[in-house]
Amino acid sequence: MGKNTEREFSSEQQLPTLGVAPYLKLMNQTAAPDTEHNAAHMGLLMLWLSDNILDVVDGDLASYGITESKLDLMLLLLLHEENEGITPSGLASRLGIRRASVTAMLDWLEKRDWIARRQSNADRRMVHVSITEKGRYLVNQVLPVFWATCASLLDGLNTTERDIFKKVLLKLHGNIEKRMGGGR
Amino acid sequence: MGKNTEREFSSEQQLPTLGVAPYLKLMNQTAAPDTEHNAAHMGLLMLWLSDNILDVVDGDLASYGITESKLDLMLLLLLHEENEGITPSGLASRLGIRRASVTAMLDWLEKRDWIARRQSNADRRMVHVSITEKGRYLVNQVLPVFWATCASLLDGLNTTERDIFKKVLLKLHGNIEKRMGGGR
DNA sequence: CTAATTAGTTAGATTATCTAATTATATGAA
DNA sequence: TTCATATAATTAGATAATCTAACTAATTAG
Repeated sequence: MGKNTEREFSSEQQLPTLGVAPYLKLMNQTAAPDTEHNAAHMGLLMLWLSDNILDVVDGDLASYGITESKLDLMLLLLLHEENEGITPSGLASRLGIRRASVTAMLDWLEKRDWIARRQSNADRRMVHVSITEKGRYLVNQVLPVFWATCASLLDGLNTTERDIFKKVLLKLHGNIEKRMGGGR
Repeated sequence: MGKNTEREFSSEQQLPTLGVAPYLKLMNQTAAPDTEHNAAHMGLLMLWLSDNILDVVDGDLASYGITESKLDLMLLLLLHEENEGITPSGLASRLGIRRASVTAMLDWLEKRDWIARRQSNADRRMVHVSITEKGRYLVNQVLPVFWATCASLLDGLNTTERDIFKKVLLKLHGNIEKRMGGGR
């Protein structure tokens, strides 16, 4: 599943760590003339940071045998519980993936008895999906860890930094959701 | 590979967009008492933003038939070119993945004639990996787009916001690299 | 000189995605 | 009313990115 944690290696010929500098040099040689280098530099760091954030979160969830995308789906079920009519189609369009992909995720989650399907009476082509007691139990185990992991991403920032960062973060998040035509 | 772009859907029963509010409510019910809610809120946004950033970047690279991880590997080859001795092991430990996974990536890249392997003379167990002319050409096509995409992640932030964000970003990036025991 | 170690690959698995085809049901138009 | 079309879900089959374990070949160390 996730990336490796252990060291399989020992004495090997490591590639030296270069840091960001050679990437910036390369950028000078290869960026289009109208690309703002400072922004591209920051964007590169954001991309690297994003990779690392997903690794950290998936690493922390791994011990519960669940991934971010599956937890995502379960949270959707939980948060829309009053809404009786959650269907694979609805989940697919919300998660931005195909119905066939949702079928696969639901198979996996159903096998573990974390979600349940039942056929709709109103329209017998449709399936209603819900979280089970066992699924709810799992989510309650996972969430405290999940929130702690989220909070830990900010470790090392002081209060002032957090305050100014929050404004920027809200803006960035809003912008990119607009760009992706999404939103949770 | 990537997520879908197209709409397979039409009239369906959409799940309404709830925004972050119900997640925060859930956090209030499920976070450990020592978890800082403001930090967890920001961390959640960072996680969502990270997902979106990777989607945007992979989307922009997709038209060149390459993914972020493969481009990463090619850039490593390019930046360490003077270093004659780049091996699959070295790449694996640098990329934080297993040697077997690197073998698979190299097979894929070699099939397209973007990288080349040759056996080491000094130690005939070892293989030296290099980028080919064709690979270099591809990278030169891709990079201007890549930098533009990176820069575009900052769209909508004004100069002041960029300046303050840069400080925080450098710190966050440094912290998480320390945490993952990595560094490029 | 043999045993252990190392580098790389192969074989086989899982997860997450996709597209295309299939099945069952529902709807709309002649 | 029936038949063509549309929709929901699943199935079948593919690709990508990862993993572990086993294997082969080469090197090194006791």
